[in-house]
Amino acid sequence: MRLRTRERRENPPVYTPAPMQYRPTEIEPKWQQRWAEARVAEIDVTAPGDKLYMLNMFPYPSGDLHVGHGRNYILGDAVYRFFRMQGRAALNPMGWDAFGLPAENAAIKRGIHPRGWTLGNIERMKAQFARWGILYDWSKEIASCEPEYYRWNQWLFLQLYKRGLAYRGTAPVNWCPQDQTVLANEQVIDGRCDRCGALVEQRELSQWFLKITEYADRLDAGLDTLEHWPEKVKLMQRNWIGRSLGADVEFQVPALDHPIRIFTTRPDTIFGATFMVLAPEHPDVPALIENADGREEIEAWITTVRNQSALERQESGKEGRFTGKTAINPFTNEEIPIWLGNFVLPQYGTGAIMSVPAHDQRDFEFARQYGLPIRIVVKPSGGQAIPPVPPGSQANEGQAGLPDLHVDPNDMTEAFTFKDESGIAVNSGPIDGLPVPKAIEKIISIIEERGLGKGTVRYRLRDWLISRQRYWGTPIPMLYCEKDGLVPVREEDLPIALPLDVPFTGREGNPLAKTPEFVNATCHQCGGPARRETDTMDTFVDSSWYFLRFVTPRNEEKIFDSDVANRWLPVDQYIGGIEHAILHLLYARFITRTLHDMGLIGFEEPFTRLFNQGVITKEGYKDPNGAWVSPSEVEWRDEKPYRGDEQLTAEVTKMSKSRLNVVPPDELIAKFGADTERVYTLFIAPPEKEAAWSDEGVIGAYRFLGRVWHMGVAIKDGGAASAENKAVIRKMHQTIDAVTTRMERFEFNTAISALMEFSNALGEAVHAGGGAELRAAYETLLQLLHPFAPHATEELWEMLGNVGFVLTSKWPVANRALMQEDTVVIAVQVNGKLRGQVEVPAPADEKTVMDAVFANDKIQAWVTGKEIVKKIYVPNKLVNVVVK
RNA sequence: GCGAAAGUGGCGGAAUUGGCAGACGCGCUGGACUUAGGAUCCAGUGGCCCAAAGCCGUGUGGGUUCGAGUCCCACCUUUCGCACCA
Repeated sequence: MRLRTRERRENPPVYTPAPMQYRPTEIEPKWQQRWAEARVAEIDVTAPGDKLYMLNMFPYPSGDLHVGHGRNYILGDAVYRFFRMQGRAALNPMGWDAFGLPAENAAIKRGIHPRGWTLGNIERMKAQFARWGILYDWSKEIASCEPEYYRWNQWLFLQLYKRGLAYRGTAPVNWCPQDQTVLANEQVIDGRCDRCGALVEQRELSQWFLKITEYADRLDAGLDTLEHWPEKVKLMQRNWIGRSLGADVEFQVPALDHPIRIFTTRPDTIFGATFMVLAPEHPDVPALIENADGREEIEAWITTVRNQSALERQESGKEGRFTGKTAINPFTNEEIPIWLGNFVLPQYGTGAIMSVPAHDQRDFEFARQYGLPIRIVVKPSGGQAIPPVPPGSQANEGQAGLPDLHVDPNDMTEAFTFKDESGIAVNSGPIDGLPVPKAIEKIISIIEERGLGKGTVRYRLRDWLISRQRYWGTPIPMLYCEKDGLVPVREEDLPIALPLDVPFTGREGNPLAKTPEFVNATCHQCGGPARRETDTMDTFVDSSWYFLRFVTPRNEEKIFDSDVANRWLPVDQYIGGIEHAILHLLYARFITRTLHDMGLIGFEEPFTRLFNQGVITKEGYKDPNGAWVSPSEVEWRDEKPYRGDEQLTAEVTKMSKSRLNVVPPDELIAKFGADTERVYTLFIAPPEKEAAWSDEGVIGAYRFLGRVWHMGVAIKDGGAASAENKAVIRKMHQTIDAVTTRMERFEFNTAISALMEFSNALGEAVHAGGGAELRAAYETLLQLLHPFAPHATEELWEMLGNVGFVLTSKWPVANRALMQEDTVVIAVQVNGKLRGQVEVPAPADEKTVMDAVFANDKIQAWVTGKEIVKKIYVPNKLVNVVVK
């Protein structure tokens, strides 16, 4: 901390420019080459050591990387280098999530084979990683599009099929008309395809699913064990799984020979259930409307609703039709009408609900719209007015503010949805007077006693649809035999190779289906003709277990070696974008559990620590038509962007090619070097936060490295040793401590600022004539700086005559005793206002401090003649005197 | 609508448990070195004030406390996630 009153320097030291200039572009390639030749990041997974598995989410090889992508990898590399210097046996592999739609689209558009396109991109990205100075263990590289990898995808599928966890089912699925494929629920955002943005249609199709719902409870419960995951991600997963406690209850239906089962989370309100609503898709609907009035109109309406996309269905508001039939409320024994409603979802619960309009907003709206009865069965416990009753109505004029429950429910403007102790059951027979949670408990036990149903847990999560009608993916290893039906491929027949010679004609379906050599097969059971499954797997299958493959990437016998996997996994530190909070991370947790249940691994959670870096944003420019404009065309007039006479709008958004706001790293590296980009990227903002790229801000990082460089030259040529500079040594230990803690906490921005402070202090000492005695402090600075600026620190390290890489040296350890200041500055307040400071020798006990405070003239002046009420002492910080 | 996070100089952002607000950097201002320029060096930089002293300052309004950016209540704003899940 710094004193408010700054010391004025009589003669500010004049900085003599160093004779050597900092030229990063001349040294960086040299070091990159040396690291590659020495294979510094290659690790023997069988060698003993304090293991640490670091992993950046493997990227889709889309081609060129910009500085926004760089943040993710630079961050990981800094952490990796830090852990290595601390002596950890750190594994830091990299691979490619190489299957996927863009490759296929490139093939259709530009006539390049997806494989060639993909491999070319991989080469470009690898070269970019090298130019950033990033160290990966390339001996463990994997690409999911290679048969050596995807055969294990197929093997995994067969194991899941064997266990009933992979199945073919017909269900209403999300169909993207643009990409001509089905999508998982997780890939539909606001009713649109998350890849191309086209409106998703509902289609009834036969598809392959993985039974993730069977693991819903374990995936939910497991979140509690993930102490080192961001709360936000855990919450998103929890909401996605959507665990709800409630009850299934059967309502007798006189018109049918069986009851209808509903699911409710509020069984306590069953006395207020005045009607029932079924999804139009409910299986009992045809029987119920068979002889209903206006049956044809109802059927036409059902057809309309079923053909609507989820979005259209919601936007059309609440609509329903009366079936003409009734059900019996098992508690009131009343006959209640059975309606069909577009707001009831067929996929959730039983596709049927009991409607309690007084206590559920959706039911309330529906009841209002169709004039259905509303009955209040919950009242507020505290006697407070019920907000939904309009002011001035009789309900608000009850005694002591207690609502009059006999008021006409038609006065209500919305439902009362009290869910906790603030709600009390009324008009509800055996549960009258109980607060809601107790009422739920009791009514469930009554429901179970009377055989009406049972308490149940329901999940929002639905099975994972993995088949895709696209070419560039893992073929699903199944056969359709004319005689034996669905036959799984034998394990010894794997891999089912993706044929490379297929027609890419455009949008007319999957090229695989048009490749007879692939489709036509022989059934290994009967020897007869069979047709091969032409659907390929969702690429999220590839990425749901790749982290296990990295430890034994060339194993040809097994998906991975269990012993090695059990030693290295779970991944200690996983790094990637928040966009995978649900999809990838949920699937990986699911597949890890299935592998655990197969006895292949001894853990259930794949990633111990998770870190989500924020995106990099930059200003982009839009013309009046909303098209993005290249920054090179933008002219500024009156601080407003123009292109010619057209005024443009500036918008700060995520860096992306389509928005024309990317900063290519190569230009930046050519000008300032990779170390500057690395330092700036990590200094710009806390790494989990969104950060705005500033071309001007980069200079600060460059100047900092330049100063460190020049200081190194000065120290190398420095004079004879003089007395130790105690202040510098103290600052050094404080910096070691600060940087170490901040690295562990991923607070890179403040770690770098601590290094800048140290460098500034060291710089002053050097220019004040210090020399050799500052060398130790300077070398420590190089070590601490190494994770951020590896090239410059290596060069300087060598320039000072040190042997070996900085990387092979040990991370410094702070000497706490030397961190202490000689004197402690105590702030003195009178009545909470700062009135001065006193300096006392460290360590300062209370008496010494108090004596010094009251010996101080200035403080005396504030206190004299006043009655001292209280003296507050905060060790090593301040004294506050309270006077009257 | 429900859920979560966050509001600090011109800007990005600092500030263990409440204890000297604005570290570090950008920008800006002045100076140095330069034929010149700067992505070089030095100094200054929250506001009011010529300056000092002093006063005011962490979205708004209250509260707790000797003391609040930090804790409590209400409100406003922004961002993100979910979105008829019964």
